Amino acid sequence: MNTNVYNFDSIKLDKRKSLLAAGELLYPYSYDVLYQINNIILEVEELENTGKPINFLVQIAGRVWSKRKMGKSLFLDIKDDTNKIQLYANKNKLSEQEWNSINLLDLGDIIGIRGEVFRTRKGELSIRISAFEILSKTVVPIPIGKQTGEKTYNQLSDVETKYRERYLHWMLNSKDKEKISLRFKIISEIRNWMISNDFIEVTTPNIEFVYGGAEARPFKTKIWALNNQDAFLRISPELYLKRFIVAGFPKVFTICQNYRNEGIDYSHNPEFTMIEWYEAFTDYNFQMKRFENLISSVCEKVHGTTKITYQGIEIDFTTPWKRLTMIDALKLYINIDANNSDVEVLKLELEKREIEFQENITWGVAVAKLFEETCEENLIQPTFITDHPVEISPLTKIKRGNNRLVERFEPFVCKMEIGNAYSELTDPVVQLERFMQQKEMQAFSDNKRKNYTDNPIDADFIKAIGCGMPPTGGVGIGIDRIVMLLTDTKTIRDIIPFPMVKPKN
RNA sequence: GAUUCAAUAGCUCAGCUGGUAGAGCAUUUGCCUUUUAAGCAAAGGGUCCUGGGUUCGAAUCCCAGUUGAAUCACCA
Repeated sequence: MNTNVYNFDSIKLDKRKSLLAAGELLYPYSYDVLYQINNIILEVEELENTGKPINFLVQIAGRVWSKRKMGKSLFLDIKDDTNKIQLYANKNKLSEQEWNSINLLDLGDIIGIRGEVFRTRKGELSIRISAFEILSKTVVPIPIGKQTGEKTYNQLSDVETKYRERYLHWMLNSKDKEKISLRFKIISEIRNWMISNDFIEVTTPNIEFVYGGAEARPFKTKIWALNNQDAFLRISPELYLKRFIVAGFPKVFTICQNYRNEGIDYSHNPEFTMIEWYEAFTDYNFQMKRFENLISSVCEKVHGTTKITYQGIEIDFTTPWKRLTMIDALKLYINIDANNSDVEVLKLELEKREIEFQENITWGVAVAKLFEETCEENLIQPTFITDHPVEISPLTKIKRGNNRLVERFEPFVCKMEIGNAYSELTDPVVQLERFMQQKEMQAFSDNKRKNYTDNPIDADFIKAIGCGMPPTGGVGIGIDRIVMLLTDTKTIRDIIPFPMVKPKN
């Protein structure tokens, strides 16, 4: 057996063999864990505070974190998911087999032990082993660091391992392990909040024949059972969630992966997590309140306060958040009155700032470009940017009183766009027109985008809203970015459990 | 996709203008008499990322590739 690719270590394999030969199970079926290390520490504290003896019996399990042999004594540190504690083994107190086995332990091995709590002469809280069992023998070397005073040796710090071998990284780096737990806690809190507000959780297909609801390059696949018909991974759940609304589910949400075949960087991963919800009979003004309430309440649940620090900047999620129309943002940050400027004036402003654009650019696209390039960087505290140009928002109702704009908002925090929401377009005839315009624009768009698959209009979706869709407010949130903010994390890869890495070889 | 930087022992790293491949930790063996000492001694361990080139001689210089990181581009 060539075990090179698996990193099996021949010495450890030999140890495994001798332990099995000695009758150790090495990979048993279960173990009764009666204490967590933290509980032992708490109990000792309590007993010592009341002046009582601390010699109680415990049974715990964990990984060997350090091993120090001294003649007929052996000291081990083991670590469970709560803490670390020292174990003391003495040759005379154990059977020969137990003593031999314990000497064959490697750092990283998982053991279960029974014994009495005591303090050594130096005062270190320890457990005197009276029985032990190997629960898993490692055959791969675990790079557990060693500390001598200030110095730490041997600590795994290779970034590649960090992302490729997450099990090792989390095992050895409790801060990042904590971060990932927090991610899932945040998602649970979001889900709880939705459910407590009477939304029902639904799912939409991961594999679709027509993709839509966003503009992005999709992942393509083929369906074997249907004559290898082309299919795509979902880029957005929007068009399916709206079918629920049409059908008479007034409050629906989904927490799902979206897949976009685009660049990978500190804030983008090809698959990412979103929550998207739709609520019948509401508009975007109502949804702004939902949004800020959700985020500030989740923040309070996980941090106990609505104020956080992100990369050294204090962020205040306390409601209500600032609201600023895109037009007002341009006025505020670069003093341009876009409302009273025609596209030629805006082109000059773009040129002045060396922002590239296409000759046939429209007023709305110019407004959006100017905003992106000049205003986003100013949006540090939670701010709703509202009322986008209609050209860039094909699924949104026209702004009441201004038919160049739509009723849409994007919340920004720390220059990051963390969501997107609309008064959803519910007129099927207008929706069809917008889709057609969108297709035309795509045909014109730059060749960088050329390799987008030519995607047909989702006719069934048009039919669905043709069957009558109530006025609806809809919101999408990039959960990964929320998690980045709430865990003070700079790159998305740190808070995605298994971020995309190029395969080896 | 572009640019810059990086890859050396299981892990973390050093290795100068090209001249026998190094350290600490981990590992193995020995020592260690019994609530510590995160000890002590010795040993084993290398395709210096891969492939070419220059050279008497390459971990080191050059070219190409692989993988990673940062920045940028793309991601309405």
